[in-house]
Amino acid sequence: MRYSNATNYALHTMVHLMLQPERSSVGVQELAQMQDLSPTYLSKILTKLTKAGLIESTPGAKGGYKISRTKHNISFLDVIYAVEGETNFFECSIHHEGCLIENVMTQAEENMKSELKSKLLIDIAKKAESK
Amino acid sequence: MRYSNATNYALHTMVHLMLQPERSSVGVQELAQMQDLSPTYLSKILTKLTKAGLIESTPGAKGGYKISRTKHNISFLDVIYAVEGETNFFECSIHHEGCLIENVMTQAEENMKSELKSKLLIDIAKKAESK
DNA sequence: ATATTATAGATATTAAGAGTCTTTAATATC
DNA sequence: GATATTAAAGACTCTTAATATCTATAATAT
Ligand code: SF4
Ligand code: SF4
Repeated sequence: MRYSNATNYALHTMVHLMLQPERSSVGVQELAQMQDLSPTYLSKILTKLTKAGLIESTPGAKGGYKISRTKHNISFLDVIYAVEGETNFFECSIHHEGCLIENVMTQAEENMKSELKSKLLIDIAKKAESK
Repeated sequence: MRYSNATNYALHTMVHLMLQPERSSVGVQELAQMQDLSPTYLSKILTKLTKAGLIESTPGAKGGYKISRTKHNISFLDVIYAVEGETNFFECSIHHEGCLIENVMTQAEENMKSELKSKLLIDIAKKAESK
């Protein structure tokens, strides 16, 4: 079980956007070059982030992407959910009432996700900047 | 990101084997039928569990599988590792020194895995039995 | 009007998971 | 020893999801 590369790209992009001066947009060209990616592929990922309301996009000349003005305190989990969807790690098609196996798996997953929810991009970005 | 079906099958099989009387083997035929699976496919999963030392197999008539006599206190994590390998959820090919993104992802993963390590099959099996 | 940039859709490629079939080796029973 | 039973291993197919590219369209600044 592995997170997709798309999640990796999304996290890097978000941290980078966090470090931009207020109100300035960055184009997909630059974001892709930074990570050695094809712009069209990264574009698909950025569209997901946009639809999730984590970033804003402006088309046209001098356009690009910037962190959403309305959505503050973006967590790692927000980014992952935007890219991968909110599916559970463990899913059983049967769902017996009070299933003990599911209970364990779900609890473990919660432990992971609560950690990812508590970590904010802005904190990571600031730490990275101060290095 | 989802755990494979194989992990699901393995967990069910292990719980079932936990509930068998001491020293009695169960054949793949029965284990597969129980879960509505093809025996040959389940067989591949069981071989992984055997190689990981979680169960023991005996070929031939009256053979089959039983919980390992040497490996006690088998955890959920043991089963998952046996089936899926011990790969990390998040892997970056670059590995910058002291990477902050990796730090967060790894910590979250640890939180999940420590939970899975603390949950033992025997406890789940006994609870399920007493229902 | 023109250049720039995001969005969307179609399509191709790759990798992994899921599953089957067949052969071989080991064991118990008679 | 012969036969039936069962696990292990290898080759193979099928399906799905991730990865990626290409093209056309829509929106925006200059
Ligand atoms: S016991 Fe739980 S995991 Fe297993 S089939 Fe029932 S609901 Fe699904
Ligand atoms: S910052 Fe971390 S995750 Fe990103 S490329 Fe460097 S090591 Fe990899």
